[in-house]
Amino acid sequence: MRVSRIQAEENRQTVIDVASRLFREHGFDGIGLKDLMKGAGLTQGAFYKQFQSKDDLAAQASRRALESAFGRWSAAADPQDPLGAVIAFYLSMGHRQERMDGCPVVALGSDVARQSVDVKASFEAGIKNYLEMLGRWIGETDGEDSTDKSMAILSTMVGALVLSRAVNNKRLSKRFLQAAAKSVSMTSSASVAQQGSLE
Amino acid sequence: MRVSRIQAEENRQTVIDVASRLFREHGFDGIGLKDLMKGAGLTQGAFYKQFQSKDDLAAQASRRALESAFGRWSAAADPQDPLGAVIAFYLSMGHRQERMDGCPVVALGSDVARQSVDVKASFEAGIKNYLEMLGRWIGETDGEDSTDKSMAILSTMVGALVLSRAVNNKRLSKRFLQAAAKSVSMTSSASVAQQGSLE
DNA sequence: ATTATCTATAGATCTATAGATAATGC
DNA sequence: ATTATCTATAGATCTATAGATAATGC
Repeated sequence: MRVSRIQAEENRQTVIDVASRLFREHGFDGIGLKDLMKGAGLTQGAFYKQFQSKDDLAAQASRRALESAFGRWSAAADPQDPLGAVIAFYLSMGHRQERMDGCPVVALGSDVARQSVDVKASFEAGIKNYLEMLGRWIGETDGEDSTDKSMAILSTMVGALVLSRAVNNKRLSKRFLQAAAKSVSMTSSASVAQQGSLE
Repeated sequence: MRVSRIQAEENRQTVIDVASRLFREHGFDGIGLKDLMKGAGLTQGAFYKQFQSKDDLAAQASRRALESAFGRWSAAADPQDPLGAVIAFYLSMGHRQERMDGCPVVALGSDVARQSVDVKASFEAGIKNYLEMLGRWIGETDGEDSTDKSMAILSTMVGALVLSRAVNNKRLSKRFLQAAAKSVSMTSSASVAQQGSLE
């Protein structure tokens, strides 16, 4: 029944991967250790040789989820119009539907407020990465308050998706995403728009 | 042990009130019927004469929470500058800290995606009220896309608070709220600002 | 007679631990 | 000899139900 160290480490990583998806799907309180381990092809008994507690896994799975989300942003970012490309997939009905692989801030944001310092630290690190990336895409025009803009844009994107998932009406869901896309485009090019209106 | 119909109805309302606050504090899955009923001064056994299921209570408590939040918006809205007044209390560190009495979309938004149609219906109705109110405050200038603006503003406000609660760093929390306030002000007066830049 | 609430309990599930097992690593 | 995983279990908690109780409402 024992397994090599390498295999054991691989199992650990699998558990974290699986948890990062299942927590997003069911919430931190919505799934138990038994099902988390089963998702990785293991039994519950193996859990505490790999993790200190459920909260410990929550913190590591959160970190993994945010890293994965960051990777998707990087992959989607078209060099020509990176922000536009990210908006196109983030503020889409497809993203609204795929909770398990979608943005962890949307899927777990409300819950994180109730979680441990460690879980919040995972989210904080991931959120800072989002902001840095956004800042690189929009910041070059005016410099000074590009962080403020990045924060506002991220807020709008996260909020729109949360709201979009909180209502039954699909049309309303879609409108939230479209309205946010429009607003984010305007915010990101605010100084350009003002220059434009001076012509 | 029996109680008059009037008292029973009063108890029912108390349970809904208490649940609307305790769900916001602990999440739908984070608190059990025993503690919810204890909060209303009753025992668990009385629950199923008043509600069909925990989900039934969740839907009613959600409705109540959103009504209460709407009331706070109305109360805060200064006739001179209603949006400014609401922004001032909504995007504040005070609101960030008071999960139990704060906006239910922020406190439960991520969880709602996983809840029943009934819970979502409660949220949808409340969200529509928010939008209507915002539309009245900002819509008169350009009319046409005032709903889009309201949606973008609500998204930014909700997202900023979710993000603000998801990080440990208080300074970062505050910056999210401030950046959102700035952005919302600009969005709400977008046409005015463009006119201004033409002078 | 009806019924709102109580105590008690069923049956499931939760986190965490204990001890057995069988393969690894020295 | 060590240890990663397994089965089994402790003890708590969860939702929901059953039956008793005592006051209301007719």
